[in-house]
Amino acid sequence: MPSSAGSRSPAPRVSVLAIFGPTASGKSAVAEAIAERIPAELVSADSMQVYRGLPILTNQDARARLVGIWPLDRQGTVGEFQKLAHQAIDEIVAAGRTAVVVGGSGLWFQAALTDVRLPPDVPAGARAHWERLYDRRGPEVAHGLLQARDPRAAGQVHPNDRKRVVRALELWQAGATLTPERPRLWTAALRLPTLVAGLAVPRETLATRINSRAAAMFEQGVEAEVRAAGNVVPQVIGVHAVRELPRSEAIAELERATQRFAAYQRKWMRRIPGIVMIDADRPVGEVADTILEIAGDR
RNA sequence: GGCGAGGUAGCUCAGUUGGUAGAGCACACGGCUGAAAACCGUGGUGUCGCCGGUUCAAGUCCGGCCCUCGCCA
Repeated sequence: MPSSAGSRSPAPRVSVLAIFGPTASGKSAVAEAIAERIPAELVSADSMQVYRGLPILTNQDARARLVGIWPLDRQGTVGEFQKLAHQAIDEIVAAGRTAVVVGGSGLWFQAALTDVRLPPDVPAGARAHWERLYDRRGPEVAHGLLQARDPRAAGQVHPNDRKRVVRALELWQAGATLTPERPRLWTAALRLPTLVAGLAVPRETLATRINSRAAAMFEQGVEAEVRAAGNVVPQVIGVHAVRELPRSEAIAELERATQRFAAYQRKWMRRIPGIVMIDADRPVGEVADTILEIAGDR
């Protein structure tokens, strides 16, 4: 999309432009358009694009930082990512440019923008120990144990939520807690002057785009990509479908799963504090201009 | 046209000796501070193909019709 000839792009007063939106809302394109207008660099806040090896399936934007930095057979964490994201953002800002953070994954997006303090490391093997306990003695016993150790955490985690019961127990053992009194995920202060923009696209438009994107992935060769990926550790949407199902069924499944994910992202988007919703159902250049206008006023 | 199988939730199907319909997935809403495209909780959304019969009571039994699939003509 060509930018309108006379569009002014006032220098944003904020250091960070953060853009959140569901899959196929045009996040990357808008971010690129912003980078064409002002001195800026892109930082991805996406829990799947960090991995190398599935660029088509995860829709990677190779021009953003923190994309494709980890091998697929490694299990990365938000904590690791948070450090890298803060580093990247600080570097960009120190160089006099605007950091454009693009997400993605709600938790990762928040981690990149705020100082929400993620819990400390836990000893190796702790998780396996508590998982064994959970599996052998059952959810009620494990949760009861947590109730005795860390009642506040127990009060917020359902016994059936194996991941969180185990997580809470391993954190208790490490002298920490799953549920600190503050700062909370949704109230943690932003690290830097930031404009958080949410891209709003009508449901139907999004659905249409997602479906055509799914079909396009096959033309671009997702099947070969997934085959070459081997045993994938992160649970990327569509890996199973592409690998196991005949093409037409795989496309249908991929569409369904991506629609579901987009709804999930939309839910996250609504709860991000201070987010400014932008109508993104128009040419990317205009969307970029709008975001810059608002940023210039801050 | 004949024979066989089948028509129950958006989809795939379960439904005992007749007792007012249920499971997975999907969907909706919600939770979630180091797996987050993950994980967890709550919710059944229905002319049981149609019409009639038997019965206190029919998704279930009987008759007719319609539709789908397969085999044979």
